[in-house]
Amino acid sequence: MATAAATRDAVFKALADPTRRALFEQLSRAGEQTVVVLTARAGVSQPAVSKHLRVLKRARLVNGRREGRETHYSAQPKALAPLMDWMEFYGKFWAERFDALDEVLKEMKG
Amino acid sequence: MATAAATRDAVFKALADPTRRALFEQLSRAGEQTVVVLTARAGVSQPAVSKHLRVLKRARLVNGRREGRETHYSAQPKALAPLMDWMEFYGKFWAERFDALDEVLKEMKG
DNA sequence: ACGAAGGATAACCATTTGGTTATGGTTTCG
DNA sequence: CGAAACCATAACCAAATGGTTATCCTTCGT
Repeated sequence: MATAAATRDAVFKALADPTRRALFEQLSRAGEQTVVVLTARAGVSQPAVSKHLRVLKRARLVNGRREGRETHYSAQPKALAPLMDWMEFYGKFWAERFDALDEVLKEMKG
Repeated sequence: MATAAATRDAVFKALADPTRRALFEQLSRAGEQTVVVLTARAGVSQPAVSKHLRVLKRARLVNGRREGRETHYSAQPKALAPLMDWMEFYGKFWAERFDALDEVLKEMKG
């Protein structure tokens, strides 16, 4: 089984590449798309698109639905959850610190 | 000026490496730390840590405060904002979760 | 049946990346 | 002053990455 940390790492790495991010964005905005359609917008070759989709798939960010000779890919935003959890966690330290700062400021004013 | 997209890319790339993420996490949890202290936990050499800190700094995720011969680094969670914005946009579904994140964001921006 | 389309895989290549050791520049301490 | 501590930079290296072209398999249309 994939540990939480391993999954998080896969998602971070998958989204680190701008071409991959663009693919995910395109699928998020436009819904299901075939590889040819994605390739038309991607600015790289079809094999490159297929490789990127493979990486995104391993991170569960996209899903491929085979239909005849074409494969329809779709975004799986659920897979962003590990990132959100991570940011929520490390963003909270920040918020707490702000709260602390607020209190200090109030003390000063009072 | 750095475009929003370039900044976002820098942040994504900076956080894609687990060692770098660990450094950011450490600084988030424990507050300011010197390079020697960070190196002790990092599991890689001091020059490696310095290089990672440089990358994090370019993404504005950390800040270095020079004090005599030592440099104290601190996390700058504000720099997570581009990621949060991106995820908010592309992960709309997760509304409930984002409510929590939005609060954090507002705290951060205030 | 056959040619063309869709898409995955293979083989290959250049560049980037993450690490190392060595070294250099300041600052602190005895 | 001289040695040691802190950290950044340089030089180097192996491995990973992102791209390409070539090819194979399956499926559709005629």
